[in-house]
Amino acid sequence: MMASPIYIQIHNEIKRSIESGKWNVGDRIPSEREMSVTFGVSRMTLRQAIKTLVDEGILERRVGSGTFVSRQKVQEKMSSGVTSFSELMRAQGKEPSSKTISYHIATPSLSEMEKLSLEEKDLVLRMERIRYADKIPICFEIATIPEKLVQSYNKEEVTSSFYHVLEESGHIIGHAQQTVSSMLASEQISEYLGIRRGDAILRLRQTTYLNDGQPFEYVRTQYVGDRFEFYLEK
Amino acid sequence: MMASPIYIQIHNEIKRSIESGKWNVGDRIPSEREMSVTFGVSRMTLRQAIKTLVDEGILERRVGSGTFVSRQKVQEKMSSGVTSFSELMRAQGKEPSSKTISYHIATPSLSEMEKLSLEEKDLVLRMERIRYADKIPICFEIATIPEKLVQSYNKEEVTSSFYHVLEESGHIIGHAQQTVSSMLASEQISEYLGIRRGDAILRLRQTTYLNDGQPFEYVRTQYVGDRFEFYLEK
DNA sequence: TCCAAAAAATGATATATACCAATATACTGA
DNA sequence: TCAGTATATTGGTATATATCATTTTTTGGA
Repeated sequence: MMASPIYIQIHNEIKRSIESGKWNVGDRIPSEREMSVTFGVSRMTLRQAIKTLVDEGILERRVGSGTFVSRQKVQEKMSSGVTSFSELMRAQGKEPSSKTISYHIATPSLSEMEKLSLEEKDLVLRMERIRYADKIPICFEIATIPEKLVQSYNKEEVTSSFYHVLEESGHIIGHAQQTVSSMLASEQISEYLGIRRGDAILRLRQTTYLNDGQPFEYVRTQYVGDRFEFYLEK
Repeated sequence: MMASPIYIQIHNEIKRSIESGKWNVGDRIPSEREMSVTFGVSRMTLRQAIKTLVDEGILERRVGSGTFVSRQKVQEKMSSGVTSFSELMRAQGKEPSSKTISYHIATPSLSEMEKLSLEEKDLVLRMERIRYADKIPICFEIATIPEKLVQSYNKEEVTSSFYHVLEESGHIIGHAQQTVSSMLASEQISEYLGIRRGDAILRLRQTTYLNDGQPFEYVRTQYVGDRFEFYLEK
């Protein structure tokens, strides 16, 4: 049987290493120079093999840093109804978790007043959270809720299953409005999400309403561009 | 202004030769060895330039024979047609326009085969366009359609009201699947859209199906992050 | 201990050369 | 004139080396 070109053999070898778990998602693989020695080929031949893996989306290269095993993006189905982050992650076989950065009562900003139909004298609960899938940071979220809606609940109830407790107390969750846009990661966001300043961010702003038309939550979320995408069926 | 890599400059030069009519569809272009002398570069550098043109579907290589201009000439400006993008812009009081970068028949890429349920031997029509609102570039779009679906129509019909002519010939347009993600602008995209390399891009990929479940269009669009957002109601 | 600069490591670009496999062309003899 | 063979041309694969740009790590001084 005729041998494949060396660069294709190396392509397959690297792929097997990834599939077998020798390298995992996010891992940096050995440098081109190292691997060319390991495989006993020229660096150009090794580069050609890696390029085909990059073209397939299996690897990604970062100038000056190295070559990494690509992550498969977390996906949110946008055509489904209002879904919590936790449900979304579990539906994709990932373990959701979150870390609360801040949780406090405050006066609403202009945009919060606008989105939640509030006045200056009203108070809001503002929660800042980092959300993870399988311990990898996926997004940073600021959720704002009119304070009067959370008065009857403690922090634990609000942070873990607020929609649920709302429904249990007789409220009916209605529709939501969203905008999706892109931006670059700020210094602060990059620290929270374990990325670099200037990386691509997918930003979601959503206002959710009760069935009676009253807005009850305004959420601003920044997703890591490399790790997240929205999926929509029309 | 910083010079591009030599292989990209040569890429552009060869593209201009084709667009200007120096070489036409089906013509064999000078050999790699000849062109490396002409451009005064190494054959490997010349090969890299040609590879990017092959990847774009503009050239095709045949071992032992040469490198040929792919079917159907890259063409120039077209007047904009009525599209959903146009309706969207007008609804917001903006003047829509577009510029066709390329329009040609090619063999499908792996992702195009996957999305459109095609085989290697099938052909596709691939259109690249920049779209503007009030003369400001908003997005760069690549639409791919199975060639057999456009055989009966001319370029004007396809670019201006393809959905309409499809419907008039008895097809029923069904559903669509979209993914929305974010990324950073590449060198090429930043030139097209008048932004800087590394700026935030909102990327949309959509596969549209006929009512019988057959995919008939696969579109990839990159929107300038600063100038575009999606709005959805759930 | 911290910060800035230097050094090292990384992928990217480029050159030069050689050989291989497929195809096209030229040449020679019947 | 045609068929077979030899030669030339073509793209493909591969090696070796150098330099550049970007990022990370190390080092040394404050």
